[in-house]
Amino acid sequence: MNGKAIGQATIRDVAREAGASVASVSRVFNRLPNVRPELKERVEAAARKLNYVPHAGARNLSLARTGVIGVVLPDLHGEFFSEILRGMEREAAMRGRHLLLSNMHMGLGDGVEALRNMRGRVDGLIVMAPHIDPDLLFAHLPASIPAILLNGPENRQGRPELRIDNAAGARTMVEHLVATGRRAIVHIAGSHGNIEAAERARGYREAMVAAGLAPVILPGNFDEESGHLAVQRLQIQQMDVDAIFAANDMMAIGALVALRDMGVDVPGQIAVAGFDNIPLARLISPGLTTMAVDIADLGARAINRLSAVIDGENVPQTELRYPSLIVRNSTTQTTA
Amino acid sequence: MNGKAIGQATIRDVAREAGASVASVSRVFNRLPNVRPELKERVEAAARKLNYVPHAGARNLSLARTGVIGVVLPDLHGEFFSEILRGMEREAAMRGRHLLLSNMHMGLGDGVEALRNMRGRVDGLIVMAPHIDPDLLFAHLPASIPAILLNGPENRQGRPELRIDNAAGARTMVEHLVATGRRAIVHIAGSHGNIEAAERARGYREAMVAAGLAPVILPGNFDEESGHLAVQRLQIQQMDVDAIFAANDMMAIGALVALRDMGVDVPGQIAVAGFDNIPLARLISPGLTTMAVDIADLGARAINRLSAVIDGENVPQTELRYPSLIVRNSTTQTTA
DNA sequence: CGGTTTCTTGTAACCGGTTACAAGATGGAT
DNA sequence: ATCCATCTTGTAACCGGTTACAAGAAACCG
Repeated sequence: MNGKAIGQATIRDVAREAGASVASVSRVFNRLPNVRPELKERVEAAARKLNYVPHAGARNLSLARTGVIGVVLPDLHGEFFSEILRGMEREAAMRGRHLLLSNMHMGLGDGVEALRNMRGRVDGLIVMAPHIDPDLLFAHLPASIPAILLNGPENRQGRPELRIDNAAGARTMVEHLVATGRRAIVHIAGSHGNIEAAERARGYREAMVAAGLAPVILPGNFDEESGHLAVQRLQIQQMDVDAIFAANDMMAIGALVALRDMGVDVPGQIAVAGFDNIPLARLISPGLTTMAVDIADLGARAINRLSAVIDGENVPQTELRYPSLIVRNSTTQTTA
Repeated sequence: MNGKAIGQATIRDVAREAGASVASVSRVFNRLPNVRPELKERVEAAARKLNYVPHAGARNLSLARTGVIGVVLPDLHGEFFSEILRGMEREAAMRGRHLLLSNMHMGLGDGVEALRNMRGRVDGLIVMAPHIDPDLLFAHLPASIPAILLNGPENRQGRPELRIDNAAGARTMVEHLVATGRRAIVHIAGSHGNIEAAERARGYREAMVAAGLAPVILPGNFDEESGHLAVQRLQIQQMDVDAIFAANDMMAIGALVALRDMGVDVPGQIAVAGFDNIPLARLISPGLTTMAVDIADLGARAINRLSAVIDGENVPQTELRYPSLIVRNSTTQTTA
C-alpha cells in the first residue's frame, strides 16, 4: 500500500523507477545529447510504465517561460472575433505557443486588474481595447511584460502597436463612391468613444471635404440594428441621399435590409458600402462593397510581432495594415 | 546597486520590505482573517511600493489548481466557433476561470500529444472532435484529468458527454417539410467521417422512411461551396426535387445562392432548409428555415459541467440538448 | 497570579520541474 | 602506467508561491 497511489507520477517517481537521477530524466525529456543510450532507454521505459507526463506548470516556473500568450479582446461581433482568433491560433500553434483568452467586457478598473493577474500565466499580451485609453491601461502594467496593442489609440508608453489604417480605408471608399458618380454620401458612424469608429469617420470627413462635398454623419454603434435604424431615421428626414457608407459591414447590412424593406433599389437609387469584408458581405444580396481587412492575417501578424518582442528582438513601434477596396453590386450594378 | 534590480518583485521582497514573513504576506493577499490590521497595512504599503503582483504560475503549482480550462476545438467555421467560445468565455469568466485555446487541426497522434502536454496547464478539458474516436483519444489521457466531450461520438471511457440531438433535429426538419407539402426531399450531408454529419443523415433517413418517402443523400462537407456544388450536380441529373435539406446552414446558403443563380424560385419551386441557425441565416434572403442550436448556451453548459467535475461533483454521463425549429421564408412563403 | 485558551506570526518544507557544479568513469596520448 | 581531456551522472539549490506546525503574545479564567 504505497501512500501515493493516486495522482500523477512526477519526475522523481520516474527517476526512482529507472534507478537514475531526476537530472537524467529531465535530460532525456528535453532531448539533451549527453545521455548514454542505455540510460535513456531505461528512463523511457520507466516513464512509459508510470504513464508519466511532465507537469507544464512546474516547468514554466523554473524556466520563467510559459509558452502562452494572453489575448485580451473586447466583446466582439461574430465574424471578426472568430477570424482574428483563427489567425492568431494558427500562428501561435506554429510557434508552439498557446493562447489564453480573456474578454474585456468590463470597465478600465477591472481591466487593469485582469491584466495584472496574467502575470506568471503568460509570456506576453495582445491587447485590443479600442474604447480604452492605452496609456492608463499600460501605466498599471509592469513594464517588463511584453505587450502589443491592436487597433487601439496611440500610446505614449512606447508599446508596439499594430493597426489598420482606418482613415485611409475610409478615404478610399469615399473616393470610390465619388468616382462612381455619388455625391450625397452619408456616413453611419461606429460606437461613440471607439477609436476605430473615430478614425473611419475622420477619413470619411477628410475625403468628402477634399472632394468639395458636405459630410453628413449619423450615429451608430457597429451592430446591425443601428444600421437599420439610421436608415429609417434618414427616410423620415426625406433628405436626398445617393450613397450610404457605414463604418462596418454589419451596419451596412442593417441598412441594406432596411432599404430592401422600404423598396429602395440598391444600387439604383442608393449605393451602400461597408468596412471589414466579413464573409457575410459576399453572401448577402446584393453583394456588399466594402474595405477588406485581412483579419486572420492581422491576428497572425500580432502573434508574430509579440513573439519577436518576447524573444527580445527589437520591433518598430507602429505598424499599419492597409485595407483594400472590394467592389460588389451594392455600389455598382454589373451589366450581367 | 542591488543585484536584483531587474525583474518583478517576489513575495519575499515584499516580506523583507514590510519587515514581515512571507506567510503573512501570503495571508494578506489571500484575505485570510488572522492578520493584525497594522501588519496588513504595512504589507499592503510594501506591496504597493514595490509594485508587487503575485505570480500566478507559482501559486498554481503549490495549489495544484490553475483556474484554466483547456478548450480543444476542430478547425471550425466562423459563426459556430465564435458563438461557442463566447458562451464558454462568459461562463468561465463568471467562475473566475480562463480559457486556454487549442485547435485540433492535426491527426489523432498529434492530438493525443497536444492533450497530454496540457497537464499542469489546465484543470480540465473540453474536447470537441467530431471526427475522432474518443475512446482512442481518452485512452492515452490520464484518467485523473477531468474532461468532457462535446458533440462527439459516444465514449466508453465513462467521460461525461454533452451533445446536440442531431438525429432528432433532422427528423423534426423533415417532418416540417413533409407537413408543408414537400415530398421529394434531398439531403446534402456533412463531411464524411464526422459524427454530427452522420447523425443528421440518420435522422433524415429515418424520418423519410417513416413518412413513406425515398431518402436521397448527396455528399457535402459543411462548407458553402459544397452546398453550391451539390445543387449544380442535382440540376444536371434533372431529378424533380421540391426540397433541399442541408446538414448545416452554410451548405444551405450555398444551395440558396446556386438556386438563385439558376433562377429557381425559393420556396416556390424548391424549399431549402439548414441546420444550426447561424446569425447569417436570418439575414440572407429569403430567410433560411433551420434548426436552432443555442450554440453559446451549449458552450456555457459545457463549462458549467466541467466545473462541476473539477469540483468533484458527480455529473450524469450524457446530456442532450434539443434544437428547435425556426421557420423562415425559404420553406414557406409568408402571405405578406 | 498561574494556567489555559486564542490569536498572531514566523520557519521551513513542499509543489514538480531545471540546471550549476562536482565527482566519477572512460579513453587517448605519452 | 600516468596524466589529462571528455563524457556521463548525481546532488542540491532554485523558480515563487502556500501552509503545517510551533512558538510567542495576549486575553481570559478562577
